Amino acid sequence: MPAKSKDSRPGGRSARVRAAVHRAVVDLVQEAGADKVTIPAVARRAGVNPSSVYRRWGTASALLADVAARRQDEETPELVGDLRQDLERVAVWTLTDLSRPGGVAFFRAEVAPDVDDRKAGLRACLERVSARFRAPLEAAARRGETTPSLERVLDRVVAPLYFRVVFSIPGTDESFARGLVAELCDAVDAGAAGMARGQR
Amino acid sequence: MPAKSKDSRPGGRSARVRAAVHRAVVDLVQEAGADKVTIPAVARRAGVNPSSVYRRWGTASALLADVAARRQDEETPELVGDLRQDLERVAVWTLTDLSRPGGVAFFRAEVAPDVDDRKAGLRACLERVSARFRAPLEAAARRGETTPSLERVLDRVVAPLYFRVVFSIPGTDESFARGLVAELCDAVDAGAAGMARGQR
DNA sequence: CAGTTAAAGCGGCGGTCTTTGCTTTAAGCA
DNA sequence: TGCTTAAAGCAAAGACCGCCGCTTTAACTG
Repeated sequence: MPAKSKDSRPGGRSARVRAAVHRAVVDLVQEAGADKVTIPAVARRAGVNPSSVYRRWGTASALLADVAARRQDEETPELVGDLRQDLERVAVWTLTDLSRPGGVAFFRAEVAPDVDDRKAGLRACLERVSARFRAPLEAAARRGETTPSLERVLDRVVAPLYFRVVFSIPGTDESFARGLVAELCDAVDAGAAGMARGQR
Repeated sequence: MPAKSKDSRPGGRSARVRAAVHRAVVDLVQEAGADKVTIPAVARRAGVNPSSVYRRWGTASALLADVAARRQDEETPELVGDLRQDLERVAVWTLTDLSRPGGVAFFRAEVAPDVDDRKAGLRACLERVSARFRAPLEAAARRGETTPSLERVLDRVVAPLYFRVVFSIPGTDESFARGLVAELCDAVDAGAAGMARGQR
């Protein structure tokens, strides 16, 4: 008896179909935009029968969300051990991921309000972004450093990045992302220094 | 001959139909979400023939955009003459507008990438938001005060508000909006004071 | 008040998406 | 190597959307 309890038959054909469909989705998104990603179109492109896609994913939004989820779990920048550097890396990585063709489309697809609970996609998307930033923050906290809260990072770094990419505001590049992190860290350092002076 | 050159017959029935359609769109958006706003659905709800809506607006996106545009032009907070207070008012107003049922849906609809130029909706949406904040900034600049740039306001105030509302992060209320403005203004004041000290 | 004519209403056509029951294929396992 | 069965393929039926030609209504004008 196999150890796996679910995904009872993931090997061979199923895996092949899943891969083909995922590749087709990525291609279609960055060729025609997320709103053109319809199940028949994906199926045609993947050389797969539409009903197979319907049975497995149900809706186009769910499919997009699935692809987006796998996409972000693939590569992650490793941490150096310096809070500012690590935050910069994650910020730049976030921006890069968001900027590549179709990146915003995936974001929008996950945010689309027709999946299940109408909040599940949002939660998942936010959680994935948060996790990236939580790692360096917690590492620094374990080292005893003063760190900004996660919410603060979201407000000061992530939100501006997303906002600017969505509205395609010019000048939103890596150095800008690093600047956001630097500003935040400087504010924290100044605050910590002020506290230290005040308590002395 | 009437003075109006276009909108050659806006009175009576046309106006009535337009009002009914707009109301139906608002209702549908906050009941079923923007993706359920289809022209037949709107027409049914408004008690209007679908072809009338097709002829007038063409696509569901255009209709959404039209409604969103009118919606924001209705009421605007008047300015007091104090930069911080004015920014706070606009920020709170922005948050309120975004938070009411369907507010985010309209945002998402305008951002959707299937209208015309694929950027027109974005431009319009950003421009409307920017205009709100530009007014108090320019007024303050005319008074000779030191003001943050519009981009800075977008990064530090607008982006967090949108981000938090989209992801429905708890604790995003009026006092939070005011706090964002206060932080930004404090930073500007501190910077100005520092400059003044440094140049003395 | 009567004529003009935008604009709304109506019916139907074509196309795409979605669903569903049934058949076929090929992993996983003894 | 065969058996079992999950999953893919297939095809037909249904639903809905978007569009278009024609008819009807009712604002504007003189």
